[in-house]
Amino acid sequence: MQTESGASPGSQLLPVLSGLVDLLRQLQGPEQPSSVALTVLRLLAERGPGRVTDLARLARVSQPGMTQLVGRMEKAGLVRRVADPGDGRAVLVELTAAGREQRARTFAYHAATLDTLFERLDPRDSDVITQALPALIRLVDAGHAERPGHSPSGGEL
Amino acid sequence: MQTESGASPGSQLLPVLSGLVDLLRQLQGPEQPSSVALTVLRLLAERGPGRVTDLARLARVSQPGMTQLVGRMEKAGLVRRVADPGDGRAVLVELTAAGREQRARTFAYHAATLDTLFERLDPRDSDVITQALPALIRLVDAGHAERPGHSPSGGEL
DNA sequence: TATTGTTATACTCTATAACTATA
DNA sequence: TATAGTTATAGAGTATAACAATA
Repeated sequence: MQTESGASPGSQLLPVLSGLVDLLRQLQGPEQPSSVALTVLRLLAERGPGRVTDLARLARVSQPGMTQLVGRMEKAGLVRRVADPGDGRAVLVELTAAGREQRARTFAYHAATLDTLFERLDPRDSDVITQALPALIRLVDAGHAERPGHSPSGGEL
Repeated sequence: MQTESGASPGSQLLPVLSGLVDLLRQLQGPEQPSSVALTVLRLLAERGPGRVTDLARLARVSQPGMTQLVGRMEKAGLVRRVADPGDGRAVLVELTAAGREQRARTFAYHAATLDTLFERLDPRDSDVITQALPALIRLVDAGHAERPGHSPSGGEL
């Protein structure tokens, strides 16, 4: 794998990102939640209960698609729906204990897999990557800022 | 978005990766090839013609799944099947001109999207990320090395 | 009227099992 | 026998359109 050094930052980062995505594709683990389901588990764990509409927007799927996914996750015991006290139209989706546990197990499994890769790396490479993480986080946040009506550190979910 | 500084490298990188994956999910572009199809385009562009079996392994899908995907891509005019001169059982999949062009367009679109994010970033952050790319590439290669029977810089595809 | 959510329906994608052909 | 690929079939996942209920 190689990148051209004279190219734009985006075109240099892209193949690396593609490689990392492929890498994550193999990190399925025992329970195999889908990519979007994993995102929902993460959003609910990080931000607390949220509306179907907000989850759909943040996970970049349609509203009916999110309704259906929440239905499957509810059936699997990972989330529950509760009425929104302030808005009779809305539903709040929240993690169950089982959902929180599955999220923790999957996170731990993926992190452990990545750790085995880091062990094979020159410690200087590990350091360079670790030092770049805050900048990468800000890059991701810059992507969030692109979406109108969404504040990066979130209040609406 | 935030990570704990005392945690393992893997558990620090993981949420960042998740964010980047979410970011890529939005980068669909006009032609919307699926994630696996995009991987196949990339593999064929980077490595040249390859067998169905090898593509299936590298893209982490089943062999019949890859047969079906190649069939759809062939129908769309993106790839063609040619007989493997050295092995009567095998088929070599190769990009058509149209496939190469779509791959280039998608790559350019994604890279441009990432570039707009970099423009919003502090130049120091951009530099730190750029400097970490070679280390990240080696991390991805470490993931490839995990697969028995596959040499990172590839000869069999 | 606009918004939240669901239901109905169809399509894409992918997997497992069974099969054919070649090594 | 083992390997490369395909076909058959079924299931998961997701989208668009149409609908119901509340703001």
